[in-house]
Amino acid sequence: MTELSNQGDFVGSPTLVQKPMREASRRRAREIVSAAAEHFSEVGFAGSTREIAKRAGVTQPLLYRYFPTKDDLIEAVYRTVYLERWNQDWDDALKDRSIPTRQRFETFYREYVQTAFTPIPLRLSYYAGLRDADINQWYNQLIEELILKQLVREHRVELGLPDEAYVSAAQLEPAWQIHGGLMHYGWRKHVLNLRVAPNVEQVISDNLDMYFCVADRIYARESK
Amino acid sequence: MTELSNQGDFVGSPTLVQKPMREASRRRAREIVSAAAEHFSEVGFAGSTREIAKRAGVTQPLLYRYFPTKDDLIEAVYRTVYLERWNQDWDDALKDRSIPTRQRFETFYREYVQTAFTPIPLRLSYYAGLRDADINQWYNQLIEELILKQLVREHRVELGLPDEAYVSAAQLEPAWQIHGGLMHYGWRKHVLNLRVAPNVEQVISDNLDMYFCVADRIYARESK
DNA sequence: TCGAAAATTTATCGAACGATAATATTCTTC
DNA sequence: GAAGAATATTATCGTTCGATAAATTTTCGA
Repeated sequence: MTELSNQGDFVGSPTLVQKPMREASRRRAREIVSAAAEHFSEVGFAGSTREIAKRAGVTQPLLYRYFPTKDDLIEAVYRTVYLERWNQDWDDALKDRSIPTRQRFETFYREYVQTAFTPIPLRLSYYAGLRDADINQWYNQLIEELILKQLVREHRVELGLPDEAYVSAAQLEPAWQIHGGLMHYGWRKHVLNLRVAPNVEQVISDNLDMYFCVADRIYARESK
Repeated sequence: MTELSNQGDFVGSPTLVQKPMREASRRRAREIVSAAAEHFSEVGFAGSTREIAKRAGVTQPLLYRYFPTKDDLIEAVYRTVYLERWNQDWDDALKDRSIPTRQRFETFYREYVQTAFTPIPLRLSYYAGLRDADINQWYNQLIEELILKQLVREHRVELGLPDEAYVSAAQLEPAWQIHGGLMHYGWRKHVLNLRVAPNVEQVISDNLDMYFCVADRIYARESK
């Protein structure tokens, strides 16, 4: 019997654990996911389970005790890379109206680019988007809700405009341009290895300058 | 004898053709490259030669008569997708000082996004960047030279600043933000299938607004 | 400390892949 | 219209891949 298919689950969120799994196992599972993330980030999700096992210092069939299929391993990589990178403190920080919107988002992005726009998560994001639009669609909707719509809403309030939750796709676009521009900065720096402007913080600052320069005109475009 | 390895070359730029190749062969070669581009754009360059042959309506071993190895086929895809997409007219149009810089680049980008930021070339660009940084590095340096540095130089002249060829990485960054933001718009629209602002031309216009809003301050930063 | 359970390894299977050789078909030219 | 070159197909090889079964080693509670 090889009915161990539920054991892959303990890597992610705390689902029900049938047998009291050993601590060493949890550690090994994390090592495998880490090795997989590293390898997948280099060659894509077509990367071989043998290479992952080699990097994790185990044999290839052992992977299948922790993850029933390769897709399950990929899903575990998704989880660790996507979910665990979001700092819960950011939620509150972006809502703290004692600090000007501009400064709030500048501080946020300085931390965010150092977390999400580093080589491994960045390359994985692009590979994931190309491979499976669904998961990335879900993730980007999260970015929209947590960061970009927040930026629009907070800035509108600061300008004395009515405080409403709805943000249209057109109104959101300039914020996406800022975010997309920064992501593309990471793309050029960490994926293409191009020479980029050396000072990331300056780039963030200039990007936000660009945004706040045209934002009010965008808000006025649709009164809804 | 299977020493036909030089025959793959006739697909690309006009290298010396040893035997007077038949027209039907050229057409078939293009069909294969087209099928390859389509398939690679969907699943990446790990896509199988058998699927490509199927799409081109030929048998798989025939591909190896036209392209000695799979890498040669990939290279042919690179060439058709990257090189053939640049419209020579754009070179002149971007230098035409009888038209304001702003309008010049707005017109250009309206055409450019319809050519380069469509699903197949866009997805291939991302796959190519992830797979082989070198070719993409070369291509992006072309974009820098032909579009972005041109934008900076022309705008500087229009502002009455000295007409010099050199543009530092830091001075180029805002232009990259515009370009990267638009590319990310295509990424969200054509790869992730996200709901984006419906009016591309409005996005282009807003992006250029953002650029021209902060550009002069960037130019003043380094007098060189 | 002993024995069962858990963890890990060795060996291997079938499928898919890039590539090659041998054979068959089509086209061109005299 | 026949000969030869060019084009295309059938059959197949060796490798790599995800996955499974069986045997072995390690771990830990009674």
